[in-house]
Amino acid sequence: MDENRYEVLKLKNQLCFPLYACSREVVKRYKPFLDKIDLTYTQYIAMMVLWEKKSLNVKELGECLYLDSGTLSPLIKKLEVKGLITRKRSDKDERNLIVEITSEGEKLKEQAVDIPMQIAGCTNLSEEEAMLLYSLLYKIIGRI
Amino acid sequence: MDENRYEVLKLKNQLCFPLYACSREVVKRYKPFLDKIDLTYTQYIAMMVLWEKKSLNVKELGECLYLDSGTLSPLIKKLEVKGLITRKRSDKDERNLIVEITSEGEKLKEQAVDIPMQIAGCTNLSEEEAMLLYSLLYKIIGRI
DNA sequence: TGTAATTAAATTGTTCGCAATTAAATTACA
DNA sequence: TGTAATTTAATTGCGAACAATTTAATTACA
Repeated sequence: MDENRYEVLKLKNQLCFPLYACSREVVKRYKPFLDKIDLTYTQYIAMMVLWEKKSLNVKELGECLYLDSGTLSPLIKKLEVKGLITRKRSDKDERNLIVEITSEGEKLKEQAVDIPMQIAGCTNLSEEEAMLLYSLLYKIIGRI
Repeated sequence: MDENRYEVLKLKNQLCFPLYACSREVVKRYKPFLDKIDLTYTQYIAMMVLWEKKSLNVKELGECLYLDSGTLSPLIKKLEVKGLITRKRSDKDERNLIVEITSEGEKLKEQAVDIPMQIAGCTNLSEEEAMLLYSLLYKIIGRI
């Protein structure tokens, strides 16, 4: 009677699964708001970094977002096509591609500023629970 | 001086971002283990449901995983090619595709049973913290 | 100095993830 | 009963994610 061996393989006993499911569900919640400013979620978080930092290279952006050039290279090109950023090689080290926000990109910030508040109601967590969740997530990320 | 308006747009003030980043990082942790049994993470959680339920249709599988047929249809075909499941239309209602585990699929369970324990050390959370995280995540998922 | 090692970004190829549409089967109900 | 509405999967198209490889530039160091 050691069928209990398999209990660990049940979805309900997994921690990773709700993490994966929850992440996708919350990102989906952003969609109607992001559609209005013609950004995907990944483009949005990339713009968040650029709204704050104005200019950085692909590697630095990747460190902020935990994404590599395989994901970022095509994404950055799409942001350039939209006119939100510029791409140019560094003079000091031509291996580096400098991504810089444009005035058009800066303007988008104004349209995006209300999104966090509109999204806030999407979770039914209290302020304390949200802060707790935040710190637990960063505790895991920090170790990885 | 209301530059504080933009504080909400900083990555560090987002709850969704660490959720998104953490999910991807943890899934990445599964990769070396899942490579050994030739499954992707999504295929793995689909197999988890099948190890438990033996047989269900696409809709039911989708409800378990919060995924739709757009994601599942091609994934199920790949599992069939691997010989882990069979696909057949229901006699009662031909709209339903019944996905059923094969003996080959059952055998894989034996190889997978150690993965959860091997992964367990991937987070540096205590048992209490893990349970807390689990319940916070399901609280969000439940509402959505 | 010249070659080897390293670094940064881009590219390639595969698998999601999902919105929107399509096709086929079933159900509702006028 | 016959048509409309609904339901279920599959398909289409696009944008991530990511491993692995490639290309080009820079750095290390023999």
